[in-house]
Amino acid sequence: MKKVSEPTVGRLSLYLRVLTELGESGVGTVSSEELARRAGTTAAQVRKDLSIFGTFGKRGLGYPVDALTEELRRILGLGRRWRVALVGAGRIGRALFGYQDFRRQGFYIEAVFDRDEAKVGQEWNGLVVRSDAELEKALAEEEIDIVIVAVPAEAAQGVVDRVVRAGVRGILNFAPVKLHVPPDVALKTVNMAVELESLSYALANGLAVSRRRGRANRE
Amino acid sequence: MKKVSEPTVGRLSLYLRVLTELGESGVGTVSSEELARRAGTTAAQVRKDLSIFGTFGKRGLGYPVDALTEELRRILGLGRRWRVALVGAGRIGRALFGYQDFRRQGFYIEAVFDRDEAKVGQEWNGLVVRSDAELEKALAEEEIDIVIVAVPAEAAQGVVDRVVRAGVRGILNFAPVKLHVPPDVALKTVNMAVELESLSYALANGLAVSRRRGRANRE
DNA sequence: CGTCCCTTGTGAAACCATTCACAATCAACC
DNA sequence: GGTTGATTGTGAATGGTTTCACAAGGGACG
Repeated sequence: MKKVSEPTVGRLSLYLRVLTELGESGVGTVSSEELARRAGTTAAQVRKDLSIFGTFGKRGLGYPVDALTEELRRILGLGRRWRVALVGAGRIGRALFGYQDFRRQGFYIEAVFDRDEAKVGQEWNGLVVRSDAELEKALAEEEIDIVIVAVPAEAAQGVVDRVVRAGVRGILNFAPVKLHVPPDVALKTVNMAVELESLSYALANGLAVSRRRGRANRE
Repeated sequence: MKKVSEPTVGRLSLYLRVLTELGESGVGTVSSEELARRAGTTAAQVRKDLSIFGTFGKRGLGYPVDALTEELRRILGLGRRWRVALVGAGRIGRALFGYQDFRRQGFYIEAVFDRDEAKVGQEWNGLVVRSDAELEKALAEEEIDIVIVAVPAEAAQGVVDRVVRAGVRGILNFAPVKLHVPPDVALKTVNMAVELESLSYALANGLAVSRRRGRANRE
Protein backbone atom coordinates (compact mmCIF):
# COMPACT_ATOMS: atom_id res chain seq x y z
CA MET A 1 0.00 0.00 0.00
CA LYS A 2 1.20 3.49 -0.82
CA LYS A 3 2.01 6.04 1.82
CA VAL A 4 -0.98 7.64 3.45
CA SER A 5 -0.70 11.30 4.32
CA GLU A 6 -2.19 12.92 7.36
CA PRO A 7 -4.58 15.11 5.34
CA THR A 8 -5.83 12.01 3.57
CA VAL A 9 -6.66 10.27 6.84
CA GLY A 10 -8.49 13.36 8.01
CA ARG A 11 -10.56 13.39 4.87
CA LEU A 12 -11.46 9.74 5.26
CA SER A 13 -13.23 10.73 8.48
CA LEU A 14 -15.20 13.33 6.62
CA TYR A 15 -16.10 10.91 3.86
CA LEU A 16 -17.24 8.41 6.44
CA ARG A 17 -19.55 10.95 8.03
CA VAL A 18 -21.06 11.87 4.68
CA LEU A 19 -21.45 8.26 3.65
CA THR A 20 -23.15 7.40 6.93
CA GLU A 21 -25.69 10.16 6.35
CA LEU A 22 -26.26 9.07 2.78
CA GLY A 23 -26.70 5.49 3.86
CA GLU A 24 -29.27 6.48 6.46
CA SER A 25 -31.30 8.29 3.85
CA GLY A 26 -31.29 5.23 1.68
CA VAL A 27 -28.91 6.33 -1.04
CA GLY A 28 -27.22 3.35 -2.67
CA THR A 29 -24.51 4.97 -4.75
CA VAL A 30 -22.49 8.21 -4.80
CA SER A 31 -20.21 9.71 -7.39
CA SER A 32 -16.88 11.16 -6.36
CA GLU A 33 -18.33 14.50 -7.37
CA GLU A 34 -21.25 14.33 -4.97
CA LEU A 35 -19.12 12.96 -2.18
CA ALA A 36 -16.61 15.75 -2.72
CA ARG A 37 -19.26 18.43 -2.66
CA ARG A 38 -20.61 17.18 0.64
CA ALA A 39 -17.23 16.70 2.22
CA GLY A 40 -15.87 20.03 1.06
CA THR A 41 -13.21 18.87 -1.35
CA THR A 42 -12.80 17.97 -5.03
CA ALA A 43 -13.81 14.89 -6.97
CA ALA A 44 -10.23 14.17 -8.01
CA GLN A 45 -9.17 14.34 -4.38
CA VAL A 46 -11.82 11.87 -3.33
CA ARG A 47 -10.75 9.42 -6.00
CA LYS A 48 -7.07 9.79 -5.15
CA ASP A 49 -7.72 9.31 -1.45
CA LEU A 50 -9.80 6.19 -1.93
CA SER A 51 -7.57 4.69 -4.60
CA ILE A 52 -4.76 4.45 -2.07
CA PHE A 53 -6.68 1.72 -0.28
CA GLY A 54 -8.17 -0.14 -3.19
CA THR A 55 -10.71 0.19 -5.94
CA PHE A 56 -14.14 0.60 -4.48
CA GLY A 57 -16.04 2.30 -7.25
CA LYS A 58 -17.60 1.21 -10.49
CA ARG A 59 -16.80 3.27 -13.57
CA GLY A 60 -19.84 4.96 -14.94
CA LEU A 61 -21.73 4.42 -11.70
CA GLY A 62 -19.93 5.69 -8.63
CA TYR A 63 -19.26 4.22 -5.19
CA PRO A 64 -21.58 1.84 -3.34
CA VAL A 65 -22.49 3.72 -0.17
CA ASP A 66 -22.85 0.86 2.27
CA ALA A 67 -19.83 -1.11 1.16
CA LEU A 68 -17.63 1.97 1.16
CA THR A 69 -18.88 2.95 4.60
CA GLU A 70 -17.84 -0.41 5.94
CA GLU A 71 -14.51 -0.21 4.16
CA LEU A 72 -13.71 3.19 5.65
CA ARG A 73 -14.72 2.08 9.12
CA ARG A 74 -12.35 -0.83 8.76
CA ILE A 75 -9.51 1.31 7.41
CA LEU A 76 -9.92 3.84 10.22
CA GLY A 77 -9.92 1.11 12.83
CA LEU A 78 -13.45 1.85 13.98
CA GLY A 79 -14.55 -1.74 14.19
CA ARG A 80 -13.59 -2.00 17.83
CA ARG A 81 -14.07 -0.31 21.16
CA TRP A 82 -11.28 2.10 21.97
CA ARG A 83 -10.56 2.54 25.66
CA VAL A 84 -9.93 6.17 26.47
CA ALA A 85 -8.74 7.88 29.64
CA LEU A 86 -9.15 11.53 30.45
CA VAL A 87 -6.40 13.25 32.39
CA GLY A 88 -7.49 16.54 33.87
CA ALA A 89 -10.95 17.02 35.38
CA GLY A 90 -11.11 20.78 34.96
CA ARG A 91 -13.41 22.69 32.69
CA ILE A 92 -12.23 21.18 29.46
CA GLY A 93 -12.09 17.70 30.88
CA ARG A 94 -15.59 17.98 32.22
CA ALA A 95 -16.89 19.30 28.92
CA LEU A 96 -15.33 16.47 26.97
CA PHE A 97 -16.67 13.97 29.42
CA GLY A 98 -20.13 15.44 29.14
CA TYR A 99 -20.02 15.65 25.37
CA GLN A 100 -18.96 12.14 24.44
CA ASP A 101 -20.49 12.32 21.02
CA PHE A 102 -17.56 10.16 19.95
CA ARG A 103 -19.00 7.18 21.80
CA ARG A 104 -20.87 6.53 18.62
CA GLN A 105 -17.59 5.84 16.87
CA GLY A 106 -16.45 3.51 19.62
CA PHE A 107 -14.39 5.82 21.84
CA TYR A 108 -15.31 5.15 25.45
CA ILE A 109 -13.94 7.10 28.40
CA GLU A 110 -13.10 4.46 30.97
CA ALA A 111 -11.21 6.52 33.52
CA VAL A 112 -10.75 10.11 34.66
CA PHE A 113 -7.75 11.44 36.57
CA ASP A 114 -6.95 14.67 38.36
CA ARG A 115 -4.23 15.76 40.70
CA ASP A 116 -6.53 18.00 42.72
CA GLU A 117 -7.50 16.00 45.80
CA ALA A 118 -10.76 17.94 46.00
CA LYS A 119 -11.85 16.42 42.69
CA VAL A 120 -10.58 12.91 43.38
CA GLY A 121 -13.41 10.73 44.52
CA GLN A 122 -16.11 12.74 42.79
CA GLU A 123 -18.47 10.56 40.88
CA TRP A 124 -19.02 11.49 37.26
CA ASN A 125 -21.85 9.61 35.71
CA GLY A 126 -20.90 6.42 37.48
CA LEU A 127 -17.17 6.91 37.07
CA VAL A 128 -15.05 7.90 40.05
CA VAL A 129 -12.36 10.52 39.46
CA ARG A 130 -9.06 8.94 40.37
CA SER A 131 -5.92 10.40 41.80
CA ASP A 132 -3.14 11.37 39.50
CA ALA A 133 -0.88 9.18 41.61
CA GLU A 134 -2.62 6.06 40.32
CA LEU A 135 -2.18 7.09 36.69
CA GLU A 136 0.42 4.57 35.52
CA LYS A 137 -1.09 1.67 37.39
CA ALA A 138 -4.63 2.38 36.26
CA LEU A 139 -3.71 2.91 32.61
CA ALA A 140 -2.27 -0.58 32.55
CA GLU A 141 -5.12 -2.15 34.52
CA GLU A 142 -7.81 -0.59 32.38
CA GLU A 143 -5.89 -1.34 29.20
CA ILE A 144 -6.21 2.22 28.01
CA ASP A 145 -5.51 2.82 24.31
CA ILE A 146 -5.84 6.58 24.09
CA VAL A 147 -5.30 9.34 26.62
CA ILE A 148 -6.93 12.75 26.35
CA VAL A 149 -4.75 15.41 27.96
CA ALA A 150 -6.82 18.23 29.42
CA VAL A 151 -4.44 19.70 31.97
CA PRO A 152 -2.85 23.17 32.12
CA ALA A 153 -0.08 23.90 29.65
CA GLU A 154 2.68 23.67 32.25
CA ALA A 155 1.66 20.18 33.31
CA ALA A 156 1.04 18.69 29.88
CA GLN A 157 4.51 17.50 28.92
CA GLY A 158 4.91 15.80 32.30
CA VAL A 159 1.64 13.94 31.89
CA VAL A 160 2.54 12.91 28.37
CA ASP A 161 5.90 11.54 29.46
CA ARG A 162 4.29 9.43 32.15
CA VAL A 163 1.54 8.22 29.89
CA VAL A 164 4.01 7.24 27.20
CA ARG A 165 6.16 5.40 29.69
CA ALA A 166 3.05 3.53 30.78
CA GLY A 167 2.73 2.23 27.22
CA VAL A 168 -0.07 4.35 25.78
CA ARG A 169 0.38 4.91 22.04
CA GLY A 170 -2.32 7.44 21.24
CA ILE A 171 -2.68 10.93 22.73
CA LEU A 172 -5.14 13.71 22.08
CA ASN A 173 -3.86 16.95 23.56
CA PHE A 174 -5.95 19.98 24.44
CA ALA A 175 -3.22 21.87 26.26
CA PRO A 176 -2.00 24.86 24.29
CA VAL A 177 1.58 23.68 23.85
CA LYS A 178 3.58 21.62 21.41
CA LEU A 179 4.33 18.29 23.02
CA HIS A 180 7.13 15.90 22.30
CA VAL A 181 6.62 12.16 22.00
CA PRO A 182 8.68 9.27 20.63
CA PRO A 183 8.10 8.41 16.97
CA ASP A 184 6.02 5.37 17.82
CA VAL A 185 3.37 7.40 19.64
CA ALA A 186 0.56 9.10 17.76
CA LEU A 187 -0.15 12.59 19.00
CA LYS A 188 -2.84 15.01 17.91
CA THR A 189 -3.18 18.47 19.34
CA VAL A 190 -6.26 20.65 19.39
CA ASN A 191 -5.10 24.17 20.11
CA MET A 192 -7.91 26.64 20.32
CA ALA A 193 -5.60 29.57 20.94
CA VAL A 194 -3.91 28.93 17.63
CA GLU A 195 -7.25 28.78 15.82
CA LEU A 196 -8.50 31.99 17.36
CA GLU A 197 -5.26 33.78 16.64
CA SER A 198 -5.37 32.64 13.02
CA LEU A 199 -8.81 34.20 12.80
CA SER A 200 -7.47 37.34 14.40
CA TYR A 201 -4.67 37.45 11.86
CA ALA A 202 -7.08 36.98 8.98
CA LEU A 203 -9.43 39.68 10.22
CA ALA A 204 -6.67 42.11 11.06
CA ASN A 205 -4.98 41.64 7.71
CA GLY A 206 -7.93 41.70 5.35
CA LEU A 207 -8.15 37.94 4.98
CA ALA A 208 -4.90 37.92 3.04
CA VAL A 209 -3.94 34.43 4.14
CA SER A 210 -2.98 32.39 1.11
CA ARG A 211 -4.72 29.10 0.68
CA ARG A 212 -3.85 26.35 -1.74
CA ARG A 213 -4.92 27.05 -5.26
CA GLY A 214 -6.35 30.42 -4.42
CA ARG A 215 -9.34 28.92 -2.75
CA ALA A 216 -8.93 31.88 -0.42
CA ASN A 217 -10.45 31.33 2.97
CA ARG A 218 -12.94 28.66 2.32
CA GLU A 219 -12.62 25.36 4.07
CA MET B 1 4.94 41.51 1.79
CA LYS B 2 5.06 37.97 0.54
CA LYS B 3 2.18 35.59 0.79
CA VAL B 4 1.61 34.13 4.23
CA SER B 5 0.53 30.52 4.43
CA GLU B 6 -1.89 29.09 6.93
CA PRO B 7 0.72 26.86 8.58
CA THR B 8 2.98 29.86 9.00
CA VAL B 9 0.28 31.83 10.82
CA GLY B 10 -0.36 28.87 13.07
CA ARG B 11 3.30 28.70 13.95
CA LEU B 12 3.42 32.39 14.76
CA SER B 13 0.96 31.65 17.54
CA LEU B 14 3.24 28.99 18.89
CA TYR B 15 6.27 31.25 18.69
CA LEU B 16 4.36 33.93 20.52
CA ARG B 17 3.54 31.58 23.36
CA VAL B 18 7.15 30.46 23.68
CA LEU B 19 8.42 34.02 23.53
CA THR B 20 5.99 35.13 26.20
CA GLU B 21 7.24 32.40 28.50
CA LEU B 22 10.84 33.26 27.78
CA GLY B 23 10.17 36.92 28.40
CA GLU B 24 8.55 36.14 31.73
CA SER B 25 11.59 34.21 32.84
CA GLY B 26 13.78 37.13 31.97
CA VAL B 27 15.48 35.78 28.86
CA GLY B 28 16.56 38.62 26.57
CA THR B 29 17.51 36.80 23.40
CA VAL B 30 16.71 33.51 21.63
CA SER B 31 18.27 31.79 18.68
CA SER B 32 16.10 30.35 15.95
CA GLU B 33 17.37 26.98 17.11
CA GLU B 34 16.14 27.36 20.68
CA LEU B 35 12.85 28.87 19.56
CA ALA B 36 12.35 26.00 17.14
CA ARG B 37 13.07 23.40 19.77
CA ARG B 38 10.51 24.87 22.11
CA ALA B 39 7.89 25.39 19.44
CA GLY B 40 8.34 21.97 17.92
CA THR B 41 9.74 22.89 14.54
CA THR B 42 13.10 23.55 12.86
CA ALA B 43 15.44 26.51 13.02
CA ALA B 44 15.21 27.09 9.27
CA GLN B 45 11.44 27.13 9.51
CA VAL B 46 11.50 29.73 12.25
CA ARG B 47 13.77 31.97 10.23
CA LYS B 48 11.68 31.59 7.08
CA ASP B 49 8.46 32.31 8.93
CA LEU B 50 9.79 35.43 10.59
CA SER B 51 11.61 36.70 7.53
CA ILE B 52 8.29 37.06 5.74
CA PHE B 53 7.40 39.92 8.05
CA GLY B 54 10.75 41.63 8.37
CA THR B 55 14.19 41.16 9.85
CA PHE B 56 13.95 40.92 13.58
CA GLY B 57 17.13 39.07 14.50
CA LYS B 58 20.76 39.99 14.85
CA ARG B 59 23.25 37.70 13.16
CA GLY B 60 25.47 36.00 15.61
CA LEU B 61 23.11 36.80 18.47
CA GLY B 62 19.55 35.70 17.83
CA TYR B 63 16.19 37.40 18.30
CA PRO B 64 15.37 39.96 20.99
CA VAL B 65 12.60 38.30 23.00
CA ASP B 66 10.57 41.31 24.06
CA ALA B 67 10.69 43.14 20.74
CA LEU B 68 9.77 40.02 18.80
CA THR B 69 6.91 39.28 21.20
CA GLU B 70 5.47 42.71 20.52
CA GLU B 71 5.99 42.32 16.81
CA LEU B 72 4.16 39.00 16.70
CA ARG B 73 1.29 40.34 18.76
CA ARG B 74 0.96 43.16 16.29
CA ILE B 75 1.15 40.87 13.27
CA LEU B 76 -1.47 38.53 14.72
CA GLY B 77 -3.79 41.43 15.46
CA LEU B 78 -3.73 40.85 19.20
CA GLY B 79 -3.41 44.49 20.14
CA ARG B 80 -7.15 44.93 20.44
CA ARG B 81 -10.20 43.43 22.06
CA TRP B 82 -12.04 40.98 19.83
CA ARG B 83 -15.76 40.74 20.43
CA VAL B 84 -16.90 37.12 20.28
CA ALA B 85 -20.36 35.56 20.32
CA LEU B 86 -21.13 31.98 21.17
CA VAL B 87 -23.95 30.26 19.30
CA GLY B 88 -25.10 27.10 21.02
CA ALA B 89 -25.38 26.84 24.78
CA GLY B 90 -25.09 23.08 25.01
CA ARG B 91 -22.27 21.12 26.53
CA ILE B 92 -19.55 22.40 24.25
CA GLY B 93 -20.80 25.94 24.39
CA ARG B 94 -20.88 25.88 28.16
CA ALA B 95 -17.41 24.42 28.33
CA LEU B 96 -15.97 27.06 26.04
CA PHE B 97 -17.72 29.75 28.00
CA GLY B 98 -16.34 28.39 31.23
CA TYR B 99 -12.85 27.97 29.88
CA GLN B 100 -12.19 31.37 28.38
CA ASP B 101 -8.46 31.05 28.69
CA PHE B 102 -8.37 33.05 25.47
CA ARG B 103 -9.46 36.19 27.29
CA ARG B 104 -5.82 36.72 27.95
CA GLN B 105 -5.26 37.20 24.25
CA GLY B 106 -8.12 39.63 23.96
CA PHE B 107 -11.00 37.38 22.90
CA TYR B 108 -14.08 38.27 24.96
CA ILE B 109 -17.39 36.46 24.75
CA GLU B 110 -19.99 39.21 24.68
CA ALA B 111 -23.12 37.22 23.87
CA VAL B 112 -24.49 33.67 24.00
CA PHE B 113 -27.35 32.34 21.89
CA ASP B 114 -29.43 29.21 21.89
CA ARG B 115 -32.60 28.12 20.17
CA ASP B 116 -33.80 26.09 23.14
CA GLU B 117 -36.28 28.29 24.98
CA ALA B 118 -35.45 26.49 28.19
CA LYS B 119 -31.93 27.85 28.03
CA VAL B 120 -32.86 31.34 26.89
CA GLY B 121 -32.89 33.71 29.84
CA GLN B 122 -30.42 31.70 31.89
CA GLU B 123 -27.75 33.88 33.34
CA TRP B 124 -24.20 32.76 32.69
CA ASN B 125 -21.71 34.63 34.76
CA GLY B 126 -23.56 37.88 34.27
CA LEU B 127 -24.46 37.25 30.63
CA VAL B 128 -28.03 36.34 29.71
CA VAL B 129 -28.46 33.58 27.13
CA ARG B 130 -30.40 35.10 24.25
CA SER B 131 -32.84 33.61 21.85
CA ASP B 132 -31.65 32.40 18.51
CA ALA B 133 -34.31 34.64 16.98
CA GLU B 134 -32.38 37.73 18.01
CA LEU B 135 -29.17 36.51 16.45
CA GLU B 136 -28.84 38.87 13.49
CA LYS B 137 -29.97 41.93 15.40
CA ALA B 138 -27.73 41.26 18.38
CA LEU B 139 -24.64 40.50 16.32
CA ALA B 140 -24.92 43.93 14.77
CA GLU B 141 -25.75 45.70 18.03
CA GLU B 142 -22.89 44.10 19.92
CA GLU B 143 -20.51 44.63 16.99
CA ILE B 144 -19.42 41.03 17.10
CA ASP B 145 -16.21 40.20 15.22
CA ILE B 146 -16.05 36.46 15.67
CA VAL B 147 -18.72 33.80 16.15
CA ILE B 148 -18.06 30.45 17.76
CA VAL B 149 -20.41 27.81 16.40
CA ALA B 150 -21.21 25.13 18.97
CA VAL B 151 -24.47 23.71 17.66
CA PRO B 152 -25.29 20.21 16.40
CA ALA B 153 -23.92 19.24 13.00
CA GLU B 154 -27.29 19.52 11.27
CA ALA B 155 -27.80 23.10 12.40
CA ALA B 156 -24.31 24.41 11.75
CA GLN B 157 -24.54 25.44 8.11
CA GLY B 158 -27.77 27.30 8.76
CA VAL B 159 -26.23 29.25 11.61
CA VAL B 160 -23.17 30.05 9.52
CA ASP B 161 -25.26 31.36 6.65
CA ARG B 162 -27.17 33.69 8.96
CA VAL B 163 -24.07 34.87 10.73
CA VAL B 164 -22.31 35.61 7.46
CA ARG B 165 -25.32 37.50 6.17
CA ALA B 166 -25.22 39.54 9.36
CA GLY B 167 -21.72 40.66 8.42
CA VAL B 168 -19.50 38.55 10.67
CA ARG B 169 -16.17 37.77 9.02
CA GLY B 170 -14.60 35.30 11.44
CA ILE B 171 -16.02 31.93 12.46
CA LEU B 172 -14.69 29.20 14.71
CA ASN B 173 -16.64 25.99 14.17
CA PHE B 174 -16.90 23.09 16.58
CA ALA B 175 -19.61 21.20 14.73
CA PRO B 176 -18.30 18.05 13.08
CA VAL B 177 -19.04 19.07 9.51
CA LYS B 178 -17.34 20.91 6.68
CA LEU B 179 -18.94 24.29 6.33
CA HIS B 180 -19.12 26.55 3.32
CA VAL B 181 -18.52 30.28 3.52
CA PRO B 182 -17.81 33.02 0.98
CA PRO B 183 -14.14 33.72 0.24
CA ASP B 184 -14.13 36.88 2.33
CA VAL B 185 -15.03 35.05 5.53
CA ALA B 186 -12.37 33.35 7.64
CA LEU B 187 -13.43 29.95 8.92
CA LYS B 188 -11.60 27.58 11.21
CA THR B 189 -12.96 24.21 12.19
CA VAL B 190 -12.07 22.14 15.23
CA ASN B 191 -13.29 18.63 14.56
CA MET B 192 -12.63 16.28 17.43
CA ALA B 193 -14.09 13.29 15.65
CA VAL B 194 -11.53 13.68 12.90
CA GLU B 195 -8.70 13.89 15.43
CA LEU B 196 -9.83 10.82 17.30
CA GLU B 197 -10.31 8.86 14.12
CA SER B 198 -6.84 9.82 12.94
CA LEU B 199 -5.52 8.40 16.19
CA SER B 200 -7.57 5.30 15.65
CA TYR B 201 -6.13 4.93 12.17
CA ALA B 202 -2.59 5.37 13.43
CA LEU B 203 -3.06 2.83 16.23
CA ALA B 204 -4.83 0.31 14.04
CA ASN B 205 -2.26 0.57 11.29
CA GLY B 206 0.95 0.52 13.24
CA LEU B 207 1.47 4.27 13.10
CA ALA B 208 2.19 4.08 9.39
CA VAL B 209 0.94 7.57 8.64
CA SER B 210 3.56 9.39 6.60
CA ARG B 211 4.64 12.69 7.96
CA ARG B 212 6.79 15.19 6.13
CA ARG B 213 10.41 14.20 6.05
CA GLY B 214 9.85 10.98 7.88
CA ARG B 215 9.34 12.75 11.14
CA ALA B 216 6.81 10.01 11.68
CA ASN B 217 4.20 10.84 14.24
CA ARG B 218 5.81 13.52 16.21
CA GLU B 219 4.21 16.90 16.36
C1' DC C 1 40.88 47.39 14.64
C1' DG C 2 41.41 42.69 13.00
C1' DT C 3 40.13 38.02 13.62
C1' DC C 4 37.05 34.48 14.99
C1' DC C 5 32.86 32.43 15.93
C1' DC C 6 28.12 32.36 15.82
C1' DT C 7 23.63 33.06 13.85
C1' DT C 8 20.65 35.21 10.66
C1' DG C 9 18.40 35.80 6.11
C1' DT C 10 17.57 33.78 1.75
C1' DG C 11 18.02 31.70 -2.98
C1' DA C 12 17.98 27.08 -4.60
C1' DA C 13 16.75 22.30 -4.09
C1' DA C 14 13.90 18.80 -2.44
C1' DC C 15 9.71 17.18 -1.31
C1' DC C 16 4.86 16.44 -1.07
C1' DA C 17 -0.03 17.16 -1.81
C1' DT C 18 -3.37 18.59 -5.12
C1' DT C 19 -5.19 19.13 -9.59
C1' DC C 20 -5.46 17.94 -14.36
C1' DA C 21 -6.62 15.14 -18.08
C1' DC C 22 -7.66 11.08 -20.27
C1' DA C 23 -7.82 6.12 -21.20
C1' DA C 24 -10.29 2.33 -19.28
C1' DT C 25 -14.53 0.49 -17.91
C1' DC C 26 -19.24 -0.23 -16.79
C1' DA C 27 -24.37 0.00 -17.05
C1' DA C 28 -28.15 0.88 -19.75
C1' DC C 29 -30.74 0.85 -23.62
C1' DC C 30 -31.98 -0.07 -28.14
C1' DG D 1 -24.35 -7.33 -28.78
C1' DG D 2 -23.10 -2.75 -30.22
C1' DT D 3 -23.38 2.08 -29.03
C1' DT D 4 -23.76 5.82 -25.83
C1' DG D 5 -23.02 8.40 -21.78
C1' DA D 6 -21.16 8.58 -17.39
C1' DT D 7 -17.61 7.98 -14.00
C1' DT D 8 -13.61 5.83 -12.14
C1' DG D 9 -8.53 5.18 -11.52
C1' DT D 10 -4.13 7.07 -12.34
C1' DG D 11 0.23 9.01 -14.48
C1' DA D 12 1.80 13.53 -15.31
C1' DA D 13 1.79 18.38 -14.35
C1' DT D 14 1.37 21.90 -11.09
C1' DG D 15 1.89 24.59 -7.20
C1' DG D 16 3.22 25.30 -2.59
C1' DT D 17 5.83 24.38 1.66
C1' DT D 18 9.84 22.79 3.89
C1' DT D 19 14.65 21.95 4.09
C1' DC D 20 19.30 22.82 2.67
C1' DA D 21 23.36 25.34 2.43
C1' DC D 22 25.94 29.27 2.46
C1' DA D 23 27.13 34.19 2.09
C1' DA D 24 26.51 38.19 4.87
C1' DG D 25 26.66 40.34 9.09
C1' DG D 26 27.47 41.27 13.97
C1' DG D 27 29.54 40.92 18.55
C1' DA D 28 33.44 39.78 21.41
C1' DC D 29 37.91 39.67 22.55
C1' DG D 30 42.63 40.20 22.19
